[in-house]
Amino acid sequence: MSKIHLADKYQAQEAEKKWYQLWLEKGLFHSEPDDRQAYTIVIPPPNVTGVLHMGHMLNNTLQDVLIRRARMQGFNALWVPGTDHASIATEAKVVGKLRAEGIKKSDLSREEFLQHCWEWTHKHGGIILEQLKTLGASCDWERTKFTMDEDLYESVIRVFVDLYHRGYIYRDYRMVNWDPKALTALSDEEVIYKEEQSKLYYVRYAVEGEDDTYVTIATTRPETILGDTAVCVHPEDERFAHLKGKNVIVPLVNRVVPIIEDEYVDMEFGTGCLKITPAHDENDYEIGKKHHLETIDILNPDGTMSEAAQFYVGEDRFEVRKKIAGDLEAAGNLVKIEDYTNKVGYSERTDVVIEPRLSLQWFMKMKDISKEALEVVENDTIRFFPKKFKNTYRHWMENVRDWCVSRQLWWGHRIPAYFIDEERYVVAATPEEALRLAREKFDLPGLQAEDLKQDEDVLDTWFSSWLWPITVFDGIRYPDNKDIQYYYPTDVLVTAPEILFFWVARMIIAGLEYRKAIPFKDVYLTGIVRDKLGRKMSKSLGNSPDPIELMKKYGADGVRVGMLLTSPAGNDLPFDESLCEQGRNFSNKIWNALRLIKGWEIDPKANSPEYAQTAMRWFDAKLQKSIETIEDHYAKYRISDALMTIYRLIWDDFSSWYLEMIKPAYQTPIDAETFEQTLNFFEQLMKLLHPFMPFITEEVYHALRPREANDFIMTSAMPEKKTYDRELIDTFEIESQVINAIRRIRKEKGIAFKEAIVLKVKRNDDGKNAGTFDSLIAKLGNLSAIEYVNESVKQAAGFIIKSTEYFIPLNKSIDVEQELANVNEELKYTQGFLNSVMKKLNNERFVNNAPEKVVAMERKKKADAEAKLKVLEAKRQELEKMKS
RNA sequence: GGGCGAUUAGCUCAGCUGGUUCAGAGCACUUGGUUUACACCCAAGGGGUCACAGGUUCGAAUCCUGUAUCGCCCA
Repeated sequence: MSKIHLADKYQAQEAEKKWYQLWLEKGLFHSEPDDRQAYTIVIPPPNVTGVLHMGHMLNNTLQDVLIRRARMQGFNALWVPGTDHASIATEAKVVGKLRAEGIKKSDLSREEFLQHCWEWTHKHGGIILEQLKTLGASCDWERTKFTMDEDLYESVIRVFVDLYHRGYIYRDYRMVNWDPKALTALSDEEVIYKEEQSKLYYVRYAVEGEDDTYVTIATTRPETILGDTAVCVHPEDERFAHLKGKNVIVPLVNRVVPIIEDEYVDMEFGTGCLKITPAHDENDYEIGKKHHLETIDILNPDGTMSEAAQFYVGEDRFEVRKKIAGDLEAAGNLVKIEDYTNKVGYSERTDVVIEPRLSLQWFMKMKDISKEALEVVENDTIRFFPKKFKNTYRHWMENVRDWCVSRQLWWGHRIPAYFIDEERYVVAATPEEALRLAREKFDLPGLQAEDLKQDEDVLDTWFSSWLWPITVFDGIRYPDNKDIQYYYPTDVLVTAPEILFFWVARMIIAGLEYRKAIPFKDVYLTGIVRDKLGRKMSKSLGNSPDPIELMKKYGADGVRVGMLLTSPAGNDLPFDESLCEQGRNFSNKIWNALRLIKGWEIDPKANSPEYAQTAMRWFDAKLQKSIETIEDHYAKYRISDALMTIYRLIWDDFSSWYLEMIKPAYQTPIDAETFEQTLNFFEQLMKLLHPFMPFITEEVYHALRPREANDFIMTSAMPEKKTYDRELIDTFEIESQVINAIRRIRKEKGIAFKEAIVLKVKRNDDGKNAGTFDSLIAKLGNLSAIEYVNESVKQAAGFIIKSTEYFIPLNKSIDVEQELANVNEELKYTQGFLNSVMKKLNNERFVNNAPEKVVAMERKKKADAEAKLKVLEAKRQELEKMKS
């Protein structure tokens, strides 16, 4: 084999570009149904508005690791990529962009506006997916989907229509979180509560028909006084007993409203007297319903005061808050103002204060339909990693609330409800069908298409993503098609715990409802990527490194390793660039192992020396044991641990131990047998590592041997575990201590490695594998000889391992005092150890109750310690003699 | 206020069904190093009362109770 030139540092950039291109060209990411078993992952579709951030990096690296491993294990592996149309976020972006161009959304028709949205999507929608290619993501790009693709769109509409006709969808007034800027309702999850310094206004209301009698209420939102329809006290509150059944007069508007009683009131808070504004507070709305109060909506959708408020009409709610305090004071009704800290809800998208608002929305009944979705998680049909999220899931599913599925937006799946007027409407997949239905339902045979007006609103984005694992395979429209039959259920979903409810749970519900089968078997929940200060990485904080820059600096492989080194499932990942640096250094370590091996001359005729044979036997055992460990880690989704196992196997066992063991002397060739086996080992290591570091492993795979045109590591077979010699590993654990001790003594006594030394061994027992590693000890310790002796060696530095004594003869005299001190310390430690063992063995209850295995172990510890004590004691006496 | 979870080395975290070298890993740290693969490296080393207090057990980092601190979710 001809030697190839290898740069002395690994050049990640070039290799990564080259291999990704080749993989693509060869179609290695593509999957079609065949006889093999499928292994499927669908990507959590990133927003079309977004750019790649560290959260995507973590999430997608994990998916790539899992899919690459499955592929190498012989599964027909498919990773479906795609993007999400993200109604609110995208519409906000497009509106912002248009505004910058001087165009108002309200000046455009729906069609014109959607045209702009599509343009935006075509321009930005693919950015993240393109960036994922840099990371090495092995997605089947031929299957890329978008939640607004025609087939997915149609599926979403069909599901809505179906659910409606089965009675799951209804319209109702509901207090929603209203975003007055985006002019849309938000889900609770899209509201961010921030702690704020605000004010508590104490306002007095005159009691009707009595002079100088007032009740005082406390409120943070005095402008809502204009919508008050009652004042409420606790039924057991003595302070207000005399007011029962009376009315009060709301200031400014002079509305007469009743004093009602309800246990909801907290007697301790404020004045113990609560104003009730059913139109503008969730709890007040509930109380209002209970006590049949009038509901007066004093706000317009954009947050200005409505006609119903009578005062300040058309002015902004925050302006009014300032003004009304003054006006109340002028009227003599403002008692005092206190500083107060409370939590205020903000829109996640537009960052304006949320307004609780009554509005007519579409809802989906969740209670019945979610029962089975809870069961499949409870009985581990679907497994969560880590398990603790089962509790969170249960808590939510047991208290599930109806899902508000409508959004006052244009960009999205338009609600397929067709109205004749406010009251009369039909729900149908197409206008034609709607017309047919409407004629029938309302007995209007003359009804024309233009008499029907489709609902202006679109569906919540999650109402399309909850079908994602089905719609990417077109399983709603064609439930029996080959793809859905083959790839569904998918194997694992990798996502963030934050969306456990509004995405994961709903996908489970949809899967059970529309496929009669779970959408995925396992759910791996990642943590949040945080910076060193523990803050969530975000664009607004500017604390997130640019992933593309990171990959330039450390290589995609390096960054992948960096992401995974400290990211156990479900725990936050405190990100630090030094982790990527560690990843890059690891690449270089591998590269240099390759350079070493490729630098050797090969002697085809030579036989492998004894030390090399031992080394090969040992490393093979070590490799098999690691494979076993790695498989166990994968089975439990301990991805970091699997990586760390390979990392240490390559760095410590292969590079630091094995290669040093077999390394031929300077300028001498290596025998072909050892060389071949070493290539073998290296190749297997690369395969095990491939899911984590796809690029360098492919590069090394091709540098190791000449390959056929279609031979790639990414589609090669993952090594499977074989039986191995456990005892050999254990023996080396002990024998390697001898090498460590020799190195330590060299350092202590200032003996350079170049200087060969003699090791004398006084064996005090017959170890089973005694001597197996002698040739290796000699090589790695640079020993000119290992001699077995029966007597202690004078004038030598010594150490004891188990109960065997080792001596390194020195030409100068040894420090007897120092040696004695060392021996005494070891004696003390061993004696203490023996005592603790004896304490157990002398305890009858231990001997009787503990399992036989445990007791036997203690007996062995006892025997070992006693043997060692004997040796130490003899040595001590010897040293004592030398002293005198 | 309710729920969930965490607290182990300077940092980030493993530690599974209580029992081997159960107190571990990586990084960081200290000391030494031109042994021609690698200083993006090699070798050797130091470092923890497992948050605290009780309890169960022959035996507790591990199970139970309480306390403290922190985080997340919900109201």
